[in-house]
Amino acid sequence: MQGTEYGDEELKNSMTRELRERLLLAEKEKRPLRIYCGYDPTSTDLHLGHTISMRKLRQFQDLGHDVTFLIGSYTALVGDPSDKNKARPILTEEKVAENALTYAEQAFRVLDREKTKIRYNGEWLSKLTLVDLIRLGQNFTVQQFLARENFAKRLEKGEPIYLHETFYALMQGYDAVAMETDVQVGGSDQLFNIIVAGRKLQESQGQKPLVGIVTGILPGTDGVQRMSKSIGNIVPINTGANDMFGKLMSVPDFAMGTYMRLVTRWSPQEIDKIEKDVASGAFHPRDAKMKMACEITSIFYGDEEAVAAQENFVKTFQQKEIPDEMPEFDLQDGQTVVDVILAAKLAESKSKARALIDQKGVRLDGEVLERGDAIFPHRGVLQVGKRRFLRVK
RNA sequence: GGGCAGUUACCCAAGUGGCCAAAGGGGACUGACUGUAAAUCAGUUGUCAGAAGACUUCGGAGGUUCGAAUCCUUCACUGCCCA
Repeated sequence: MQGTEYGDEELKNSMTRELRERLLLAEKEKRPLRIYCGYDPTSTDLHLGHTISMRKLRQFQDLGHDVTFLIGSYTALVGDPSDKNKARPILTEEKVAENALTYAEQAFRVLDREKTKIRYNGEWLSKLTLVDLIRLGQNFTVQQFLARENFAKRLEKGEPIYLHETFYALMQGYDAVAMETDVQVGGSDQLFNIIVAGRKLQESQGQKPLVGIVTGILPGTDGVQRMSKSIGNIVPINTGANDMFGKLMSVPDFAMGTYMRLVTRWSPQEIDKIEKDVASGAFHPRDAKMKMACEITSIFYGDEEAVAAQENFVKTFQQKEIPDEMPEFDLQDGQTVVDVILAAKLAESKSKARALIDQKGVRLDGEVLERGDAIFPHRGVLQVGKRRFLRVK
């Protein structure tokens, strides 16, 4: 139950109790618990936020339970309205299938490849008939949906709430039924889908209602809003150790506690100690954040790469040296500074590239370049802004 | 199905015939400061052009006008009220 976030003590207590009972029951029946968490393939990148529930799954897995990584191939067609003030754009089936492929592969950075079942909820959702859907719908009232904060807000603001969005909870609930789930893991934004929809539908089908493990929500690199691709504040898993380390360092100090609790392997005691030392001034917050960034990076890339990433970071940003690794670019004859910036995708238009130059944001081997229309002076390391480097050859 | 209101740049939002590439806020980006940050301060934020300037943009299409984000017609979408 560590790192969970029910927002309600009673719910947490009852879930803790039910989990205990369920474990005993499984032991008596000599079977592992069936655990799952669903992930909608809405983009190609899994990010740190996804890994919280994945690591919970991993814990169960290591204890010998039966873990399913469920890819929401069908639910993604609807789009989860949870914690959204707008309806999601509907993805095409092709796009969903494409994203689903990359998901599974990335998931194994956390999950045990040998012990994980990968399933797609299209497997059963595609077979439901209209009558089936009607029967599922009979378990819920419109009021239950309207009571949800995100729908209530939209209603109040006069924004559309589409009927199909209400299907999402039914579909996810039916996943639990189809897999005869014992335990479902998900973020606290999934509370309704898990605790209300899943349990209720299971009961209506004569199954024992699942135990929900509800985890906290990780804020993105801005430290405030939930990590989400559409907000653009994600730390992707498949990003490389250096980039992951750098992105983690850009997380504001006030979010460190949440990050440490949700994504490091540290115990609550260790985390408390770090926080106490930082508060008392014994531990520099920058160094605490580096330690955190190193820890998280090593979860995905191993200690060696994480340490290298840290060294690289210190060199680049603390000592303002040039990083060892950077993209390369072959200089063509006659290219101007603006041409190079544009061709290397360091700016999206010539106007933007010029603005960067005007703002003294472009350097070549440490020298500020003043003229964007001039022929690129010579080979060297081009720096755009603080973070972006390009080796021009 | 009927009535009313609305659709403006990444988002929110002002603008209701020329002074509009379009106020303000948020976000993003750059610089200074720093701990890499955050906060703060300054700047940039349609495209092209060195610049003067030119071009494209205000849901879509068409029209009126010397001139339209602004007026008219029509289509699409959204909300509210009524059925």
